[in-house]
Amino acid sequence: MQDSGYTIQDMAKRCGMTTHTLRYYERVGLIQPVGRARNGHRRYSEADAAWLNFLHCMRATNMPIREMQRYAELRELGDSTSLERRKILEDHQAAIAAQIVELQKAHALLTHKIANYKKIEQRIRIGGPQVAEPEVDCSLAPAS
Amino acid sequence: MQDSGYTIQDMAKRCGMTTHTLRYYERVGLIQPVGRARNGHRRYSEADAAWLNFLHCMRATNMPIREMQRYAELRELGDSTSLERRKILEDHQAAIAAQIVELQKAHALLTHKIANYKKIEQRIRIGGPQVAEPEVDCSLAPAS
DNA sequence: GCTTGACTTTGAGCGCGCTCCAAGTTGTAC
DNA sequence: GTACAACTTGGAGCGCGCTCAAAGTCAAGC
Repeated sequence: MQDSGYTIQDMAKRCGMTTHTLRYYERVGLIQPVGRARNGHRRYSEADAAWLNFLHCMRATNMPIREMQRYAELRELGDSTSLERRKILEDHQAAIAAQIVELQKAHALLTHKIANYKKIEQRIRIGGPQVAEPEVDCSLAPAS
Repeated sequence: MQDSGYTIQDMAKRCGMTTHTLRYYERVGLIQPVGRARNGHRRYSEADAAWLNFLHCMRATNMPIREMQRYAELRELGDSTSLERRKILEDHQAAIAAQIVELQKAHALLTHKIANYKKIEQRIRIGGPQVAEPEVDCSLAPAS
């Protein structure tokens, strides 16, 4: 038996998910029913691989499953849904941009705090005066 | 009655959390028992505000509650835990850097896909040939 | 024939981080 | 006095996104 295509294991490895997740995605309609070998086992195509990679990329950047479902649904409906699909992607891109900004703020804050810890450790080492530094104020925009 | 300090509502607004979350954080030891007014209501200090802002900043960048608990615990133990606390922050900073990389990759991918949608829409508008573009491969590093 | 292993299905379970509910207390305004 | 609003508590509930368990099928190797 070969019935060309990737096995579920292959696919899991190839797009960084578990087999559980692959079946789950199929169950909830994120991917159309996958082709089967004669023994009933799933066989993923290259097109499946590309789509799953895309899904993985969206999930990894915190797109909710619901939104991915909506996108997948529109995709099934063909080109006429282009505008709406584009809007979803544009919104998500904006969300990503906002996340990047927050992460960068936190990154900068941590650089500051880590430097402060180094100072404290230095003072301990030379037995100098130990003055606690107050928590740095870190106001971020409302979380996404 | 005044019993100086921020009320739980004030504090919630000030650091972008709900009152539920503030009580929850206290319950799980992320913040030491907060001072009380004579009627038993919480009154938050400036120091509480700074610490809560820091916690919010860490949560907003996906630090797990468990790790925040560990950090809070060490903080209670004083300067001798400086090294370990610094390690936590450094690790989290690295995690943030990794997240930024993933987000940037996804952002770039979306720019590409959005441009492609615009092309499709153009073709539809002029009634030209409609050729579906395959899903772009988007291999990201293993998710954080 | 029997074992092994990779798959199949349905449906339940779980960890996280809140979020909410019910019942009670306190202080202020009318 | 009585309504109202803002708080208190303990504990239950929930949405998300998986994750796993149980029981079964199928093909290959010994």
